Amino acid sequence: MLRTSVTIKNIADELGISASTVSRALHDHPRIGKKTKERVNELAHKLHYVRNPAAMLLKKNKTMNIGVLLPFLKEEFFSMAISAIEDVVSPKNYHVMISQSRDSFDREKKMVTSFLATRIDGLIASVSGETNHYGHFKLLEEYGIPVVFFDRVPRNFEANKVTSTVVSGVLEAIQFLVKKGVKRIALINGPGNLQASDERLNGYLESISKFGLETSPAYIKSTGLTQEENEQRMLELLNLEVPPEAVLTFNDYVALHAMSACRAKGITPNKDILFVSFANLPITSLLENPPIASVEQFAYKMGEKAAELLLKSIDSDI
Amino acid sequence: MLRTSVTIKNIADELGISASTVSRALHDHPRIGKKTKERVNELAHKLHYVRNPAAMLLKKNKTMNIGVLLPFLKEEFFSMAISAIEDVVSPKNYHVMISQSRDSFDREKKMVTSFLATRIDGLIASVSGETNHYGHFKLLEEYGIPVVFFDRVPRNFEANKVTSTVVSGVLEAIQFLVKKGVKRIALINGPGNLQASDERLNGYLESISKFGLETSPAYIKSTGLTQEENEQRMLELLNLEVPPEAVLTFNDYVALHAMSACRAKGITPNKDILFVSFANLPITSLLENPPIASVEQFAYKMGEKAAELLLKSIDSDI
DNA sequence: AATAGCTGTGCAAACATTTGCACTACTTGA
DNA sequence: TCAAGTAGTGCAAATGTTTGCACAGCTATT
Repeated sequence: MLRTSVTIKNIADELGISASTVSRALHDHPRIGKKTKERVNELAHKLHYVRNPAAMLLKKNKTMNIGVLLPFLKEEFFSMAISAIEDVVSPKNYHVMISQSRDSFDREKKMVTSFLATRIDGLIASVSGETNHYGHFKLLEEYGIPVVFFDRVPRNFEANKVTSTVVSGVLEAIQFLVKKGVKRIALINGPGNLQASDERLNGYLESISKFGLETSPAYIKSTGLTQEENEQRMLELLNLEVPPEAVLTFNDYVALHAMSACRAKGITPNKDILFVSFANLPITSLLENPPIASVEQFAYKMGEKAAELLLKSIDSDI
Repeated sequence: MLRTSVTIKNIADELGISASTVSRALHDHPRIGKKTKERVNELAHKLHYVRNPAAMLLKKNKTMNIGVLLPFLKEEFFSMAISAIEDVVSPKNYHVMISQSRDSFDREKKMVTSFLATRIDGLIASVSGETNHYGHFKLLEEYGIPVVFFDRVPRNFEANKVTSTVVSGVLEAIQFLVKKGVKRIALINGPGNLQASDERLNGYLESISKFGLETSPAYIKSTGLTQEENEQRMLELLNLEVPPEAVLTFNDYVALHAMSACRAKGITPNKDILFVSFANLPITSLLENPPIASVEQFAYKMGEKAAELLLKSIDSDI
């Protein structure tokens, strides 16, 4: 038998009072008598009353939904961040709506439009590897929907951003390599549109000069983050006349693919050539020869911070 | 400057016609003149009109949101399934709301309640490793919200279910091992509440008798799917007087953890002891010695099928 | 010329909730 | 006894959209 949902009016009728009194009682309005409140709350609970989100949205323009837009769910970094966002947001009765851009600019734009259509209260986004302009995000903000970027944040775009402090992490990681006697370190960086790529490059260049290492333009690669391209870049490094002794990669996925490319050439990664990478995915620790060092990116912490920032923006918007 | 959202009335006023005509024009109602329809559609497009979901929910009781509830986002099997669900559902203008049970029954129940509060139009669920009764799902169906279970489907509960045809897969995988001369095969199975565990056990037992292999109760383990427990079960197998030559694991994650446990004991997985597992995660192929065989679970296909089934249920519900 | 049928449009109610305003029935102070 | 204040409640409007009903104006049939 189909149970039809309980409305405020049902409660009001049953109790012989008006709908407005019930509404006020449920909101703990000071002008409602204690006894009335008790009767209302008791019956509401008994009937499993849940307030209809549509009516509320209509009145208050709040959906209690927040959107999360990121490249790939399957990357552990992002799924950890989502867990953090859920944990921050659900105690406040917000719900999380997730979409993947799959690193495509067109898809990202489509997803933002679709978020606009469902009227989310705010968005947490990590932009795609292709994204170079931000009109779609701007549109959201014009509609009063706050946006917080995290991890992959755009350059040249004024907005709330949460990033990790990569530069000092890179310095530390490279110092670690230097202590091991490594001299020639290459970089397989991410695409140029990401601030994260800038940070990694800055950290790399700073370290090179600080420790007096040698480098060359051929040691600095940039990948679009697909498996093919990641492997290709690594092969290019291996085919150099003087290949590097260690490689700093944009993240653990790039490292995994690069290591795969090494193995295909009969080179044992992290023995014949050392890898240092970002993100520290739990899963890489299951490898036989895991990357020799990893710059923590604190996925959970970053997600947490982004969510808190967003909630604050939402509240201040009222 | 804050852009306020465009309503049907705005369009009506601008065009000097009534709101009902605009509404009907947007729905391609046969009684509306062709010229009017054109004028309305043109202006609506120009003003970026999007219909207010709240008002629609109020009238039609549809949110155009479907919920997805699963144990862990970070498991690639599930994130692939989500991609499939997105792909099926978004062309029909549905949105996906994802929640993780994190393999906790309490959390699962909480998430279902919360889905009920936001009024999703349907739910796709893969139950937690702890779930033994299904009152919360039943509640949804009482409210007319259809539920489709996939992969980890409950036993003893009448419902729409999408599972993989595991049994024949197991037979094939074990035949592969038998051809390699393996005689002693153990099973690290999932928790007893999952139908998937039954299927794997059935496949295992059938194979054993079909190929005339030896087994013993000590060769059949069951894990709660945490990393600790997975490793523990493997250690128990390794400590047997006559340890198995191969292990069939519940899924690739169990395999990874079990392999980790082997390495800690100085045993090289997939050389000294063979692994066969389910799910075929792309990431396992990046291992140095990947599992020797894997029973495909077609995450994408299953997600697709579940989504199609759900959409059908939603439509038939009207 | 009257009737019927069609096309194109508008009115108003309904959906569930919130909230400003108003009202009643008290109590209190003068 | 009356004015003023207060506690407790109800009325009705408003939110954006959909839809049954009604109606005007036209054409075609008798």
